[in-house]
Amino acid sequence: MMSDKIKIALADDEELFRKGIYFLLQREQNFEVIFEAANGNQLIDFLTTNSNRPDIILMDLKMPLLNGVEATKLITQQFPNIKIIALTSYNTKSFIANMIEIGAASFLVKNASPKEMIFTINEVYKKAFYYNEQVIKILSEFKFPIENRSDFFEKVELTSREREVLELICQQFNSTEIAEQLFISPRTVDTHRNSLLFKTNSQNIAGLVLFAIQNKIVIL
Amino acid sequence: MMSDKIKIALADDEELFRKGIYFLLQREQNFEVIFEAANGNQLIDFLTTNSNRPDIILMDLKMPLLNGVEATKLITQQFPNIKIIALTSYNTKSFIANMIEIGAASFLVKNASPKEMIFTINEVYKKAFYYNEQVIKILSEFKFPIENRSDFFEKVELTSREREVLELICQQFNSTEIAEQLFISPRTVDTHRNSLLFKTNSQNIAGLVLFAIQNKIVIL
DNA sequence: TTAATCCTACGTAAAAACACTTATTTTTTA
DNA sequence: TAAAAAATAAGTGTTTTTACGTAGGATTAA
Repeated sequence: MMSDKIKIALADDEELFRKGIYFLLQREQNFEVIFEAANGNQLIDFLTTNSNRPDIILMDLKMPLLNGVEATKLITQQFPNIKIIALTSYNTKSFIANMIEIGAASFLVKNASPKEMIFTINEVYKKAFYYNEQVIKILSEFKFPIENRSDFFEKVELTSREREVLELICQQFNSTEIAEQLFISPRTVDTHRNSLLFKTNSQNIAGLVLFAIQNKIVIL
Repeated sequence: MMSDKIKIALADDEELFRKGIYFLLQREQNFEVIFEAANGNQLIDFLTTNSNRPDIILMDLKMPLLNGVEATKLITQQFPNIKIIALTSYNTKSFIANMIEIGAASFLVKNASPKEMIFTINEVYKKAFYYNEQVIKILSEFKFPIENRSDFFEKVELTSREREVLELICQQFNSTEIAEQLFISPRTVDTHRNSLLFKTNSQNIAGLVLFAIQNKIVIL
């Protein structure tokens, strides 16, 4: 006879965090942690080579080699029965949009309480998914709940003009100054900036600068 | 008769992480966790109002309100007997230089093993400090261990409030959102942002983001 | 040729950023 | 302990950004 415990896998690159969660989960009678992974690759390897599969995966989004977003995409496709709860430090709109799109069953910020984590796991096991109030609130703020996301991690293709404008934005020029340098109208610069905001899923120029640095469009 | 256990305080804003560490430490016979703080202020409050003081503090560097660096500065001045072990996600040179300069007794990356954590705590309790091989290796790479930091960037002293605002700006929050999180008026947030612009010699928030990244106030 | 993409540009309105000033509280220091 | 300095907080006014829509011309590919 098989165990009727909820089988859980953990994926997080921080061993201290992982072990900590492990002991928190271990205290619950109906939970059984069957695997720990330090990155997405380890997790995928386990799932493909092992017949004892988890019901639920607690997945950190930031991991080396294969991050949580990519791993979630793969797993939801190949193992649709496994439910994934995403773990992040920050509850940003773009993250949430992303994770829901690629099929995460729920969402936990790392400063959630252990009680909340355990509740979420039980809810996700019982139902198809569980979103807490905070997430629902953020979701309700979307104008276009599904369409309005472009992946934070996914490659974003910029046109050459957009790239030029982005570089100048990172040099702290405003629209008028950029327009002078590129010999175009400030309105056109605005248009390009707006495209950049949309494409990179940024809220403002702070987001554009971060994107530019992360994508090595500007080098520090 | 007093306990001869090692008294430990935890400071980390992520409750899940904190609780996890708590259970890891609790399994050790000679450890006793006497306090948990979600930010530096809570920790300082505890130390100043309570006579039962920890021997060792496990301190996350990234915390809201009062971060680990600032808290460490205060505590090493006011309570020189308390030894601080800094926790970070990344082992960068400037962090290590910083933490040693302000008096951290040791250093743990969050993907250390529980075994390593426990070993470090015991070492720090027995001796004045403990630096693992990784940290020593990084230290040995300094040409001028103390002086060689931040020669390129002029030293800009930010207040803790300014630092908080800057961190939130880098997370793409606007003044209203930042105000809500810090429980102050949006106008006050504007004031802090203006101080930041002046102090960092920036033209706009693009410049602030660049400054924050270059000075490791935010980490990519 | 039609479709698609890109660059260009404008209008309106709202939101946010930014500049400047003032006031209160806290900390330093003389 | 009083004065000075620094930090924090907040109001007023101007400029810039941002949202959203529209649209013509150039280039390229199906």
